[in-house]
Amino acid sequence: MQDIPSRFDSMLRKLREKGYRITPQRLAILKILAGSRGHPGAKEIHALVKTDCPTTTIATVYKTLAVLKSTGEVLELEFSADYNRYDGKKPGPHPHLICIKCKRIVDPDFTSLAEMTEKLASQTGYKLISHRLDFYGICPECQQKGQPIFFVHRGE
Amino acid sequence: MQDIPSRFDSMLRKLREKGYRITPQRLAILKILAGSRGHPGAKEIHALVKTDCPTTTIATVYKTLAVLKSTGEVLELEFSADYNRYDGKKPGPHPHLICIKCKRIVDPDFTSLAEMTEKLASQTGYKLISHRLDFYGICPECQQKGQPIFFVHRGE
DNA sequence: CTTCCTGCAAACAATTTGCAGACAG
DNA sequence: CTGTCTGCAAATTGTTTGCAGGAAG
Repeated sequence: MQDIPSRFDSMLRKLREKGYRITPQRLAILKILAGSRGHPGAKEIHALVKTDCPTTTIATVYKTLAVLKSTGEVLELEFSADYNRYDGKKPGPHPHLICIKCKRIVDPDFTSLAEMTEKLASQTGYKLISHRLDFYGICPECQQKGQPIFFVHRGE
Repeated sequence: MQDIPSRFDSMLRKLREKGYRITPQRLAILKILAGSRGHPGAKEIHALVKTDCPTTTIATVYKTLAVLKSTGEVLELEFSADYNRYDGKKPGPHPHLICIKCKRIVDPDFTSLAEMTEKLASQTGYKLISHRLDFYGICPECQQKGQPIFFVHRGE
């Protein structure tokens, strides 16, 4: 895992590369994301960013997060029940250990799944209850045809 | 994996056990969930249920899904971007293979994670891009104290 | 200068909720 | 009969969007 300054620099470099403009708001958001050890939600990021750049609005936070997601510089953890959480330090996919009571999210370190669950429990002291393991990819049909064979509708 | 009639019966039995009332709406919803091979969303379930029990509303679908979640008879896959998907056939946690284009969700079968990804790709023909692996449990602090040490706020 | 970005407020959509009447047991 | 469930409509909430003015390059 990169340290804070290098994560910040990577993100900044990526934005420049892609031709995005560097604004005070974006710098403040990058700083928070590069430095956050937890997995903050948009509102939490917004609150932290405002101490640095008080004019920043939550809309700008979301817009910047969208940019960073598209460049692969932030990992979004989707939760429909609560709110989404973001990881700017380790933007690649990796396992998470989520407490269903306090909602804290930590990154455990280990290697393979079979041993995983047991090691996790003993190493972290969590009482494991469930897990979620999703693979994302392009199905064979969608690789062939240009268009998805199955649409997900939003709206009636 | 249980077959359709036995899944239906398990769910029904569980509802009776817990003292929930058996209504035509609930029967129709159970029937759909026990028979669905895909991973339908609430709206899709609602549409299917209405052919059986036309008065059923989406609110009732959600309420019944909440009951079934609480009894562990349905698995909810959370997606904040699209909508949640439900699995009544295999309510325990298990891996999913999700096409990011057409949004279809299928259940791959395999054993351990290291081999997993490779096997998955070759066996299913998917082009794997990312994955999500989350463990859910109670953190040590929350096991000790009665109250969560860290709250997730809804609302300002 | 031109184009992209911000802030604001309104829009959106999935899900939840309150309540009065209906019905399972 | 009684307490739970349904249907309806309104509320909730995280996230997104349109737009006019502002600033990066």
